[in-house]
Amino acid sequence: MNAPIPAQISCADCPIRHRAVCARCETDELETLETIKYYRSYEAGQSIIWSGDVMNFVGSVVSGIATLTQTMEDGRTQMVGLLLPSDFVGRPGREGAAYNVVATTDLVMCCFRKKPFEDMMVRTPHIAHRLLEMTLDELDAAREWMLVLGRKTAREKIASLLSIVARRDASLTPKGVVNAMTFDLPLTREAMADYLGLTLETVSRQMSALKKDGVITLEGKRRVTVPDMARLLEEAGDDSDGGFLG
Amino acid sequence: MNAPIPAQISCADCPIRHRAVCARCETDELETLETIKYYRSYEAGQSIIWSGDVMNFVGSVVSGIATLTQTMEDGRTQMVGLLLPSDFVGRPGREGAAYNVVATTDLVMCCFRKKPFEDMMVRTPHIAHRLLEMTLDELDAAREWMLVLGRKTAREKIASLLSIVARRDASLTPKGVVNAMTFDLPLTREAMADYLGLTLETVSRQMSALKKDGVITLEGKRRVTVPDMARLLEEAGDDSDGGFLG
DNA sequence: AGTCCCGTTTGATCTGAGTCAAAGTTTTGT
DNA sequence: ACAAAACTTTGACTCAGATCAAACGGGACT
Repeated sequence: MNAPIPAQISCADCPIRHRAVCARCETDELETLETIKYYRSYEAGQSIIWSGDVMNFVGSVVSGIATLTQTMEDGRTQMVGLLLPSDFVGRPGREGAAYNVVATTDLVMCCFRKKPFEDMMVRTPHIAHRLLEMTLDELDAAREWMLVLGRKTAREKIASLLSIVARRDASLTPKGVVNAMTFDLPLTREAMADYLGLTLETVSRQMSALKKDGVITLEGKRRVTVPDMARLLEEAGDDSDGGFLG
Repeated sequence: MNAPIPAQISCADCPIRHRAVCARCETDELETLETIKYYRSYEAGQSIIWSGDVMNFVGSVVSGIATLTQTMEDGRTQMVGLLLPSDFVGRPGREGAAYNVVATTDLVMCCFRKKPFEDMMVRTPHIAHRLLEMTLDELDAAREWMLVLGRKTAREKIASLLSIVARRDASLTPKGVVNAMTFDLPLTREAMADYLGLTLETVSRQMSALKKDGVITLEGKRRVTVPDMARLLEEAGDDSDGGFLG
């Protein structure tokens, strides 16, 4: 039921320690964190948390990809977040989960039992502070996505999603300013549709259109090459540089 | 240029003190807050902050209503937040503003110069903790709104907006569980459209349809009566009670 | 009282994305 | 290697909401 945990995981891989919560702290609280942390792995497609469940841990993604979704009774679903390595999961101070969390690829999470983590938050302001910063980032991302969902055309939505995945991918393997890049789309057409508020048919059509127009090229269904990032950002209706430049 | 500040404002009215940040603290830091706080008022239609501006204050709404919006170069705009009395504005630890903030009615804000506020945050964990809680609430609200924007029909969107305004209104003047209620819509049809990712014509048509079907009644254009709140929530496609019950 | 302005309503038509359906492609399992 | 399952593409048609356009109402100011 629980997928095997890769042997090569070590403390150095733990994004909680190195990126998410403790980016700036050096000492004691890290030792405490080590004592309450554990790893957990999931297989592609496996549900991690159901909306409304009591959540007894917080944590962050070590490897793989998970999605946050909300669902209506009649089955309409909207993805409200995409969790990539180093992203944080959990709501310190909250009882239940507000969304479904599903692993879309094989996934390893670094978890902390919630109560001890909250206790530590109270004692170590750095962690609370860092968590606030991360939550503000998520809020910005959610609000940026509201513009995408409310006002962009299907083609602009696809371009926006591609540029976000590209940005995240670039930041994980930094190599300076880039014009062209290749990455793997970690989502099925259906998951893309759920993220963008479209149907999977429309996603497929727009992907084909972007390919025909030379904005992207595809190897197989998932591997995407963007020959000209500025062009993609323009297609996304986004005049900002999307974090690629400056 | 700056609208006059109502004479009756007093510390007791300050939502920062009483609701937003210090709901649970009783002593010293309140005194400190008093020394760095000031009031500022705006007229209906006045812009409070432009996206990208350097923001040198944080604060919260005392009275009136403001909106957070994002705009594309071609003028398409999406409202990403509605600020009602007691809501917090600002991004501790961030330089610039990410959105436009506009007063849609005459408005009074309780402000704190940003640097001293941040210094105090470092010293008083209560405030950082409370701010994290508030930010998590905003994140939940933003993500709930993503479902509205991405997956709901025009009629469901209108019903969702009405139920949110009704809920907020009810929580400001608490009187227990209610089935029927009347409130003022603080938004023009255009602002509603910007919130919902619709055009103002569609908003108007759906308001008329909801009226014809007896879901709401209108006095003038703005005063709305909901005879049966459960019916409205059902129209919103929301099986949760929206905070009205339980 | 009149008229100007702003927000709103209503009507007619158009269109982008949804729906329904079928065929093609990749992955998985035996 | 083959068959089954899962995912993707493409086509034909439909429809919810956008667009374009005109008229309506109510307050503010002569």
